[in-house]
Amino acid sequence: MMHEKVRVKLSELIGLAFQKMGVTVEVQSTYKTLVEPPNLELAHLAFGCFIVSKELKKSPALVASELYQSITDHFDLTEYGVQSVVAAGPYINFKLTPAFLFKNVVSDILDHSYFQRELIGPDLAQKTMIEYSQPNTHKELHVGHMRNLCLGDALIRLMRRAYGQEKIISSTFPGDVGTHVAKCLWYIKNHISEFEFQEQSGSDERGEWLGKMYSAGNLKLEDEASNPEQFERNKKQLTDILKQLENQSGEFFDLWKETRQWSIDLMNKVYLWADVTFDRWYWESEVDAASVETVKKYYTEGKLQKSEGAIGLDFSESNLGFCLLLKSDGTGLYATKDLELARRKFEEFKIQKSIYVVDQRQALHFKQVFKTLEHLGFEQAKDCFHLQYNFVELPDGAMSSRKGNIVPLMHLVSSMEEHVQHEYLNRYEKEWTKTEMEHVADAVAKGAIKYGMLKQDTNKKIVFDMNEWLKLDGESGPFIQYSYARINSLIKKFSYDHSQKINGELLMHAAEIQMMQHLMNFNSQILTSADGYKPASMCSYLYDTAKKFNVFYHECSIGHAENEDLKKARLSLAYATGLVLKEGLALLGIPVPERM
RNA sequence: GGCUCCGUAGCUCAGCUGGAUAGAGCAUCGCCCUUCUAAGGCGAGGGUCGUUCGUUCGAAUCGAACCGGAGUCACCA
Repeated sequence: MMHEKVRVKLSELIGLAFQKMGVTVEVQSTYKTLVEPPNLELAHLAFGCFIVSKELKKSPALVASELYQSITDHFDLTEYGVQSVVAAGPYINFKLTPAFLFKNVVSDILDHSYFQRELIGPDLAQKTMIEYSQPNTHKELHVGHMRNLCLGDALIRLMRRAYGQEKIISSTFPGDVGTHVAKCLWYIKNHISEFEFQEQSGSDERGEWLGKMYSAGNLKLEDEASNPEQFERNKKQLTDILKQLENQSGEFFDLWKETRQWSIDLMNKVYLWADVTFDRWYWESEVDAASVETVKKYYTEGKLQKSEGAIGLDFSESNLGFCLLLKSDGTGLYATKDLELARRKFEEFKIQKSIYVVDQRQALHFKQVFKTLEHLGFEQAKDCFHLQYNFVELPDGAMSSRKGNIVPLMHLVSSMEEHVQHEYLNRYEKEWTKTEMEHVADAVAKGAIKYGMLKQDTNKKIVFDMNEWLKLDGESGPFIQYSYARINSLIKKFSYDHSQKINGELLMHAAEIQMMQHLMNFNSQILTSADGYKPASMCSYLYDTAKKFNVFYHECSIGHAENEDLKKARLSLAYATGLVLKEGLALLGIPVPERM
């Protein structure tokens, strides 16, 4: 959809100019072909004549020069906001008047109408569910989980803005059953005293403690596995625990209920911190039993195959191997649950599209599940998409219980906040209240973590190096937040007046033009990021915005502007930039501090 | 071996629905705080875009093959 006024106006001009030449060109294709030149000395927007040249069977440069003639012969350029037009090889280079840019970009940002423009027609937007954050209860919650959380949340926000609030549904699928739970409970029962357990149950760190118990259990079981006698005994105990959980009775079921809640409390703490909410929580325990029944039903209907005593589907012809849905002992697997879950999502929410934000190791799993859905006749299968991302590693390699290098997430957050307070905010110690210090430290830590998790493309590894991330310079969330805070203090210092009339044509400095031209692209950027599932590209855009603002800030003094009108105009441009930064960061789930 | 992802500056990465001289950050070196917050700005050095072939008027971008790295390949999640 064509939402950018400047491009629409130029597209009209080009379309009419072609018409004078006896050539019909769709406005939409012109709109899409209007590109930004390598530098603003050349043009503000350029039209490349490649596509038309193909149709006309003329060289692009010839088409360009003819189009140039048509434009200059027949049209009053000022009516289209064009300051100058030049034919440069295959390109038509347009420079726009500052007044035109100001009116169609900055003014609309200032009155917020820019942020409300419809980007995609509601008829074109599909009802979509995005599932993200699948943490396990009874396990550690660490930085690794942040990548998924930040990615999913940013995607939700971007897509809601792009396609409409009501079209996008968020869901989560925590794993509250399975062997990891059994291992944790096993360890508590065998190696933790009743006294210590009671003590922990009153602690606000009990969620984290549970994670430690899982790790300890895992290590203990690994160690004891070398002894056949112990191995058999442990295996039997674990089976007993799982049986109790399945039958929903017994001491382990009671222990599970109690400790499960501890983990959920921790998840909620993290989600509250991250400002993440889910429309629907799907529990693994909720679909577990039902998924087995569903698969059995499909099997009796003859839709599934039996192989080596197990039930599933053979996709080896499409190089996807065998999708196992029922083990030979009659129990289900991960794919079994995901199949049932997908079915429920389709029915419960009537979604047309289903996105799974899950780590890239599950690529084959999801291909199999989607293929199975297709095989079972679910139309939505073709619009199921696995958004895969690469791991988060630490400088010394992967996170592991054995290495003991797992830092609980909320501990990490606290130490980042502390660092921000002591290293950066200490200069305001006398000026600010304690509450404001904490509030800003909270925002900056969020900016550092979330931006850091999002700025890199999903299929690249992220190395989380605490010391590097704390530097907060260069391309970082805090850099952008800092730019915002400076804008905000300019606004206060020079008492920006919302109702004043601005003379946009005064903004003719290269840095000012560049700023306006860049702000123009914000909405297009939202669409690009949402369509491509790429919060990272929004990150670069905002970083670019902040950098361009810094150039403007250094080159075009507001306080020392030559006259009052110019000062007002510059101030309004700064204000508009601040609004875009704030709005853009919000789409990534990152808050802005009013000062820092 | 099959499949998936990655390979761009010393390091970490943008750019990839083909188009104007390949861009950032970090690191290194040089300038700019009596001037709107130096968490900043300006400048310098640094690249056979893994290799080869192909498609095209035009390839970092598309296709094929190969090389190098990571992940994954039925009773774990």
